[in-house]
This record gives sequence, C-alpha cells and structure tokens, in this order.
Amino acid sequence: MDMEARGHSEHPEALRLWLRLLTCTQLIEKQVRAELRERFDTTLPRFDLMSQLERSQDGLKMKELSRRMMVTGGNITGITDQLVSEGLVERLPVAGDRRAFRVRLTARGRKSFADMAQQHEGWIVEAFGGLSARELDALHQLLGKVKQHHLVAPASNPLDP
Amino acid sequence: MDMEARGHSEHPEALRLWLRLLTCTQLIEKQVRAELRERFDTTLPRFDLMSQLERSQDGLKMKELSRRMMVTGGNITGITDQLVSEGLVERLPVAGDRRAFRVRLTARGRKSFADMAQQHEGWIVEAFGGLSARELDALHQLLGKVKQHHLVAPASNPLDP
DNA sequence: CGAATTTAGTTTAGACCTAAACAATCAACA
DNA sequence: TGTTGATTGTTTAGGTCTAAACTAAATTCG
Repeated sequence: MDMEARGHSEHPEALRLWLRLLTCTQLIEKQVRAELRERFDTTLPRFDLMSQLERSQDGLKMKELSRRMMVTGGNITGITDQLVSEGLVERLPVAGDRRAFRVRLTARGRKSFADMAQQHEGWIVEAFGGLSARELDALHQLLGKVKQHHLVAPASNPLDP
Repeated sequence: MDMEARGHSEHPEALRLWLRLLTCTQLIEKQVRAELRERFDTTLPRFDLMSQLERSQDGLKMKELSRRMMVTGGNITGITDQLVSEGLVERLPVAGDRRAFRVRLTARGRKSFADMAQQHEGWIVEAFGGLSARELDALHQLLGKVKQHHLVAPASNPLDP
C-alpha cells in the first residue's frame, strides 16, 4: 500500500522459495557431478546427452538434443564430439536431409550408460530420501504447476502480451 | 525383488522429480539471466554477489562469500574483480588479518543493486504466479525437507558413514 | 621462539555454455 | 527453374565455473 515501503521486498515468500529451489538443485547437482567425475571420470552434460539417447533406438538429431537438453546447438556439437571420440556415440546420416545427423549410442555407449544410470538412480533416490512417497508426489505436482505456468506465460513479452 | 529387473529404474518417481526440479530451476534461471543481461547489462553471479553484500553493512570476507554462494574461492576473486573495476564494490582491509578483505558495496553499488532487486523480485513473483499462497508455502516446506536431508546426510561417504 | 600446519585469497588450465556469425542444405513459390 | 528465406549444424569469442597449485599470513604446538 505505502509506495515508499518498496525497495524492501513485498513478496519475501516468492524470493525465499526461489533461493531454496536454487539451493536444493545446486546441492544435488554438485553431488551428482562429483560422483560422475570420481567414479566414472565423466561429466553431467555427457551423462545427460547419453541419457537422452538411451531410449531412442534410431538416435536423435542434434537439433532435437539441443531442444530437449535446453542448451545451444554449439554446445551439443562439442559434447557430441567428445563422446564420438570416446566411441560412446556415433553420428549417422539422416535419409533425405544431408544437413542433419542422427546421434546414437554405440554398443559400448549403451553398456557404459547402463552402469552409470544404475548408480545415478541411487544418488537421486538418496537425495530425496528425506521425503515420503506422498511428499515426493506432492513436490512433483507443485513443480508441475510452476513449469506449466512458465510454459504458458513465457516471459510475458510486452510486445506480445 | 527380481534382481534382473534392475537396469531399468525401480524408482522412476525420484528420477522424474529430479528432472522436473532441474527443469523448473533452469527455466527460471535462464529467464533471470536474460533479463539481467538485457535490462542491466550484468550477470546472475554479479547480481548474487551484490545481493549477499546488500545487508552486510561491514561487508563480507571473500571466504564467506564463497561459502554462501556455494562456489569456489577463485570464482569469487574473478567476480569481485569485475565489480571493483565497475566501482560497485570495494575491497577493504580486515583489522587483525592481513590476508583477508572485507568486500562491501559502494554507494553506487547499493543504488545499482536496489534498482535491479526491485525488478528481480517482479520476475520471481511472476515465475511462481501459477501457485497460490498456500501452495507456495507447501513447496517451500517440502524443499526445506530436501535441503535438510542433504545437510544431515551429506553424500553418505562410505569411509565416514 | 621456530617449524609445521592451516587458512585466505589468487592464479592457472581446462571444461562448459552462450550469442552471434557462418556454411550448407532444404523448402517455398513466383 | 531460380531466387529467397528458413533450418541444421559448426565455428568463434568470450564469460563462467572448477580443481589444483600457489603465495602470504596466521595459528599451533613442541
């Protein structure tokens, strides 16, 4: 109400929630990165890319990987190059489009990913070990609302409200 | 129960929750980074550092900034250097410890931060605009449990169980 | 005291990520 | 058909972050 009261937060709940969301994500993410590095000498982006490929028998196009991983195309190029040089994924031609590649796990890549994924699941289960099944589900649902709201009202562009 | 059933997730709920947590954080974070860049020509780490300093009249030591921001000391050195060169923060001596600095906002830094913080709060409030006050609180509490569990059971080191 | 250890901060090498410019190919259409 | 515009992927320059090695100062303790 008092215009002069601004400058110090009128919505501390949202800000506190944001900081806590960030903290939780970073705590878990840092641990996963450290485990991947120590146990498998790899990185989270490499793991994530392989994870995206794991259920696609025919592989995914670079563009599709970029979209799903929410990173730029240039980034996908670099990560893919590394994985190709390690023999974990391969670039295959796309019939009817000479610009594009299908990126697919090799047999070695599938084996390697399976080992990592099993451990990875354990770390994640442990990370949420403080929550009951009911709480886990509630959290999933609430975050679903956050995600939905973001996708429906994207950045509320003043030129396209 | 069936040992052979492994390899494909026995705890898909935890994994799905983790992916959603990551997605939500990234969606909001990417937007905040873009807004800070476009509107204020600055970055999230710079904003975060200033934010940490904002309520500390006497400033914070580099080490303390490193701890609070959950990043390495070398990173703090770099961000602080930038802000110092822009005249937004200053390094001051610590009485009785010639190794350490207090980093503090300058008058210009305080002004600059106040402008940004007001907008920033708006973006965050909007980001969680899909949730009622009750849901906001529930989410905060659930994430509190996640955080608490992580701090109490940190990485469950097999050498120090 | 004086050596060994710890702590605060910096530097360095390297991975990651982005935005922007670019090359090649595809698609639309007059 | 040929031109124009969009799409796919790569390259480049630069900011960000880390781990590890390093310097300097403080602390511990025999």
